[in-house]
Parts: sequence; structure tokens; C-alpha cells
Amino acid sequence: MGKVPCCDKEGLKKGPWTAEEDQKLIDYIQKHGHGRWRILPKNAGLKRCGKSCRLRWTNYLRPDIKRGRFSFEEEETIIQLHCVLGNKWSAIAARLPGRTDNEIKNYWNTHIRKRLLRMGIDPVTHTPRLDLLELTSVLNSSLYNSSQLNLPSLLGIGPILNPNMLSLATALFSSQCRNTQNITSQYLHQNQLDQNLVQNQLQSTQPVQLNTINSSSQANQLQCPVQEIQPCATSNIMSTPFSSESQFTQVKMEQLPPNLTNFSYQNSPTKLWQNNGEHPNDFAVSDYSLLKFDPVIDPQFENQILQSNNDESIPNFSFGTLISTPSTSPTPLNSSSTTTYANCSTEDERDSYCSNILLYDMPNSLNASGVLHIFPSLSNLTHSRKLDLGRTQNEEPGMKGSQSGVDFWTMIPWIKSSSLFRAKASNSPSNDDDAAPPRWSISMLLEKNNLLCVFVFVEDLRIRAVICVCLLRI
DNA sequence: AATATTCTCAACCGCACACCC
DNA sequence: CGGGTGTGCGGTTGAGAATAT
Repeated sequence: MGKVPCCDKEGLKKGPWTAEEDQKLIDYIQKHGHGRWRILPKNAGLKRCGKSCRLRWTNYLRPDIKRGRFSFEEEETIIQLHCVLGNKWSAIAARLPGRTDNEIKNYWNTHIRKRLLRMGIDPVTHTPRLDLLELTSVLNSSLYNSSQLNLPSLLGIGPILNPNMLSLATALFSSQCRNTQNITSQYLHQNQLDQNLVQNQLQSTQPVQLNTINSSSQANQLQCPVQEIQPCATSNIMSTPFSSESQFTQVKMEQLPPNLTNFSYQNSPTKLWQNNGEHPNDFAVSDYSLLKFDPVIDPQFENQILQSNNDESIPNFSFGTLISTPSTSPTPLNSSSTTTYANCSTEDERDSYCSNILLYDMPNSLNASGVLHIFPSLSNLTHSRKLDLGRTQNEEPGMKGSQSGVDFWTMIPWIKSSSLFRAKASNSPSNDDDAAPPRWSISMLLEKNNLLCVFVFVEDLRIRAVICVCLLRI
């Protein structure tokens, strides 16, 4: 019944290679070269099958193999090539000097694939997951058509939705995102064009001119389609903590402004709002967004915002979503977040629900001006003083804001305890957990009186995401 | 500290294809 | 043409490590 595998022959060893075996193989190949794998082990004095010897050589012992973590650029290349080539690991490896197909395949399956899923990107098609888009469409339709809609229930946020926060959010919400209507379909179309473009490039110029791809905005879109989402899309403002469960009440539909429907649609190219009634604790929190904290919103500021509801002078404060991610705490009602729960059957799927919400294409030199460009109405809130702490990436907790002289790490303990920090702490150079170094930053701190507006950014796969914009009273 | 669970990745498996005789 | 052999490829496995409970 078929050919007998060579390794089934009696007396042949299987399993991990010893250092002695490695040396025998290396010595033999250095003297005689590789090839003729079937007779090689016998001549080299190895009790291995030829196939095992070949794999050991090509995947591990070959002198030109690059060991260690994948660089950011290598990650990018893998994603770009996978988008075009699919699971053609050998073809991808051919364009990554020093990397083997096996290594790339493993890295894809254990790191990149999961990361794309968390970002709401289908790792097979490299497009946003259509199941999420469809649900969003249904939601949008329902919001338009049903006056009896139980919105909190639909959004899965009913039991822990703070009505005050909703009012605040409503006030903050503006028409800024009107231009993003249909953005999803536009980008899907564009993405298809980009795929065709790169496919043509590949066919016409082998090997791939990676520099060309990297410098191409189209290729970037292909790599990270969510970058198509415009900066006006969303921010994630955390709600206030609640002193008791009784504060959580159902929000009636009539409390919501008409444009909330636009909001839900425009800001939800992926599954922002899904609910299957799962308990919050059933949700697996994304790496991005486990930000557990207890911010306090200054009542005066809240009033200011509420009063500005009809204020044309604050047209663009981009309050994107009421969604924040749940804490892993078993006491969610004490947490600060309004929450959505994904209707997901697998951990990966659940993991991805809260991602892809807050994606911006940020300039590297993001500073106060940059943030104000994205959130122009912040200028109305921060005219007293603007503090630009610069990019704090890779700086240690405990650093002091260079201009403010304020140890904001101490003031914002929740940041310290967030998963991002924990990820950073565990990501020492000797730790190969994740090839990509932690690319988070707290780039901006705007202050007015005793109010801080903190932007927490995270970069992943060349996407910069604002994962949190919060207001803190200090 | 002990145990359970999850993750990682080197190695294996089986198939496909090219080449040779 | 057909069988044998060599090689390459992609999917899967499982031991050990890491992490969570």
C-alpha cells in the first residue's frame, strides 16, 4: 500500500537531532557537498534517513540561515508576499534571504496569522472579515428601521452602559465621519486593484522588487488594508467608572441622536458591535486593548462637552465609539468600560472583535500639531497649554514628561498595569516570543487646568492605532 | 510549589513532480 | 511508457518550554 517511508526502515533514528549528529552531517557535507540524500546518512555514519538529513540541513544547519527574531521589515515582506502568493512558503522564503520555508510557515501560523485575526483581517484573503461587515450592515439597517429597537441589547452593552457616558458620547459625536460612508466597499475595491497590481509586478519582475513594494502606498494598502480608514474614523474614549450596578440603566432609543446610526455604520467596517449574550468574562481580550483603568472625567468638562452638543465651534471632536475592551477582572461592573462582546466561536475570532476599530495612518513625527490635525476640536479644549511628550516608545515607566515635569506614569497607574506594559516588560531581547518589538507609545499629553488627554498608540504591522484616548483629572 | 493549560517550532509525513534508465 | 529514485513542498504532530491557575 504505497511506498514505504524511508524512515520506517529498521534501525533508523527519529526525533530531535543531537549535537553529535549535527556535527557528523556538517562534516560530511563540507567534504562532499549535499545531494544524494538517500546514501548520505550511510556514508556520513548517521542512523537517519536521507530525508531527515536533508531537512535538518536545509532548515537548521545550513550556514546561510539567519537565526533569531524576524525583523519588522521581514514581517512586512512576509505579509505582502503571502497576500500575493498564499501559502507558497518556499516562494516566500526565496525572497527572504536566510529564512527557510519552514521557519516562515511556523512564524506565520504562530504570530502573524493571529495578529491579523486580532486586527479583523482575514489571514487568507487579507481583507476585512466579511462576516463582520455583513453584521454591521444588518445593524445599520436595524438602527434605521426600528423605532422599537433595543439598542443596548443589540449592542451588547446594555447592562453596563453608563447613560451619562452615552450622553457625553452623543454630545461629542460629530458629523466628522460623514465622508467615510461606504469607505469599506471603496477600500475593498481598491484592495482588489492593489492585489492585481502587485500580482502583475510579481509576474513581470521576478524576484520581487521589495523596495518598490515597500515604497508603494498601494502595496502598503495591500499589506494593511485598514489603513484606508481615514483618521477621522474613531477614537476610543473610556467611560467613567461606576460606583454601583444601579447606575447602569437601559438607554432608550429616543435618547440617541439621529446621527448615531451613521456613526455605527461609518465607524464599523468590522464587527464593532456584536452580541450573543455572552458573559463579559467569556471574552478573550486582545493584546491591543486590555487597558484597565479608572479614569475620572471632570464634571465641569463633561458639562462643557454636553453644552457643546449644539455648538458648531466644536464640530470635529472625534468620538468614535463607546466601545472599550473588557477587563479580565471578574468584576466587570466595577471596571471602567462599556463593552461589546463578539459572537465568535473560536478564541481567535473573539480575539479579533475589538480590533480594527481605531486605525489611523499616523505620521512618524506625530506631535501636538499632528494630533490636533486628527482631533481638531481638541484645540478648543487645550488652549491653555499643550504638552508634547514626544514619542515615549522604549522609555521606561517612571520617566518624566520632558516639558511638563510631571511623572505621568505615576499619575496614570492603569497604564502601567495594562497589558501593553506587561508585554513590554516580558519582551526582553532574549525573549523570542514575538519578533516584533513592542511598538506602543504614549505620544501625546494635552493638558488644560488639571485635565489630561492621553493618547495611547500602538503600532502593529505598520498600522498605528489609537487604542485609547482618555481624559483624566489629576 | 504543584499542576494544568497553552504555545512554539523542529521534525515528520505524505504527496507531487522531475529526472533517469 | 513505466518504474525507481531524488527532491521539494505544505500540512501536521508532539515534545519541551512558557504561562496560567
